[in-house]
Amino acid sequence: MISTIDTVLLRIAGHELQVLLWQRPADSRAWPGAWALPGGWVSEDRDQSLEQATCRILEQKAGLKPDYIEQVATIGNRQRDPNGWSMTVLHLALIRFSASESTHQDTRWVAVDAVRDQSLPLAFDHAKLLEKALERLSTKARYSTLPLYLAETELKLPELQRIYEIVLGNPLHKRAFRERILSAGVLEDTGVRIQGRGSPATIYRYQPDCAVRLFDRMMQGAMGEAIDE
Amino acid sequence: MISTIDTVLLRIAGHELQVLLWQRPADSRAWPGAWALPGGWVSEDRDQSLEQATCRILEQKAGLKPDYIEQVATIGNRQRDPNGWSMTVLHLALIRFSASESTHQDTRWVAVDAVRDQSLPLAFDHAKLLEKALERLSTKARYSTLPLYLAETELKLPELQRIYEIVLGNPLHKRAFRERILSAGVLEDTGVRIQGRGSPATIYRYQPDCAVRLFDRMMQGAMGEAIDE
DNA sequence: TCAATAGTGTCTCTAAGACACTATGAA
DNA sequence: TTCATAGTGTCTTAGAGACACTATTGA
Repeated sequence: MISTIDTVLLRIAGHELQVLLWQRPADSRAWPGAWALPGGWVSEDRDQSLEQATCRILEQKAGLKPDYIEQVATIGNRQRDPNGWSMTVLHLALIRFSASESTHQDTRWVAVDAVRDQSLPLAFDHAKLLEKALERLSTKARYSTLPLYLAETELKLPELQRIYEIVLGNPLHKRAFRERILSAGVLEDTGVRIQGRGSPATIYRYQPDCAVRLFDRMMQGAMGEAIDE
Repeated sequence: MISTIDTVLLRIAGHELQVLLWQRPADSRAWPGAWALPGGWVSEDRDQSLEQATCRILEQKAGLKPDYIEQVATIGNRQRDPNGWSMTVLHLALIRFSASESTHQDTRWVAVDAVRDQSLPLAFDHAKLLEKALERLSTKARYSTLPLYLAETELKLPELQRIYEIVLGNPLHKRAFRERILSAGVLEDTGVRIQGRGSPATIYRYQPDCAVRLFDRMMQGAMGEAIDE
């Protein structure tokens, strides 16, 4: 059976988490004209590996190179595609706003909430796939520096905290947040201070190719909850 | 391209973590007679979903029904199979010793260490796949009740602690371990006390279909380490 | 008798959570 | 002047780690 790759590519725009969608051609057999996650088939000729295929497809569909890509799950069953058995390897990808403009006419950044409240229906089971990827992101945000890839490479700590809060969906304690992030050792003080309303804000920098760092405790939210997975 | 499913099925026997292996037929084109992870092709006719296919293949290859199954990753590239591009959905499965006897002649339980020190080479990239699944297990053992599925449904706490220690590869503090596990609320006191050498041991029970419970802190080991994933 | 065993008491340490506080400059 | 902002001080609390201790019984 033929396998595809689908990617949930996310960015932060303003105070909103957005997902990159791709519009299916008007003459598609299934879901013509519908919005969908950018995806495609693995090519035995052109692709060396799944990882490389994921990058190729994103480059092709949207002309974008994410700052972070991770496999979420592989979903395969008889129901998800009207044409019968189909299988897709789902990925979560993150990109910072300043690198996220796509020149492709058939792509669009859409607020994640617009898909969640079903004001924008997606093709196939892509709404479910989006949900899975978002759950992965918010789970990891509770114990890692993963959301850092949504931030610009030079940033103020309160900015990063806002990104975490958008991803987690709840406010965080400033004191604990600062402590955590700084102790992770991924942020370097640039020495620059910016005067806004309050005390001068410290500008930090991270390396775009830095590894995700894990904490030994979860942040906030309900703990010890039962999960299915 | 055709996709397969491979499963790392684990059990605890004595003080050893063991993996179920399956011997490839002597007339296979690739790796004849070699030991491999139990796996097989997804069947568009017989299978409804990947999950169901995973169970079918395990049932067929070994006649076993694991107490727990989880997807680990999907690996696909040009190198892993001498016949060219191939892709496999890797699973981690756990089974308690008392339910782990396989009647199939071409399967064998093998100490994980025997594969790790390369005294038993595996077919294809299966040694790497095993490593990936083991890493998932030991990571989750640090913050969840996952290893419980390796224990009998009625158990003493020191027994469970030994299982955790085998999985993690290092000793744990008795006090902290008891506190953690009991506070998770998955173990029910049967009321039975067994007299051994020391004080009477409390026998606890868990429901084999219970959900994995997560803790809000990691147990032991190096924290805040960089990871690639 | 002695060593292995199951279990408890209790102290320390770390990091999260909570809240108050200062300093600053834009509206 | 007022208020939004960046940042610090410090107290409390929960749970992990460390260690000592009891009680019991098989070898």
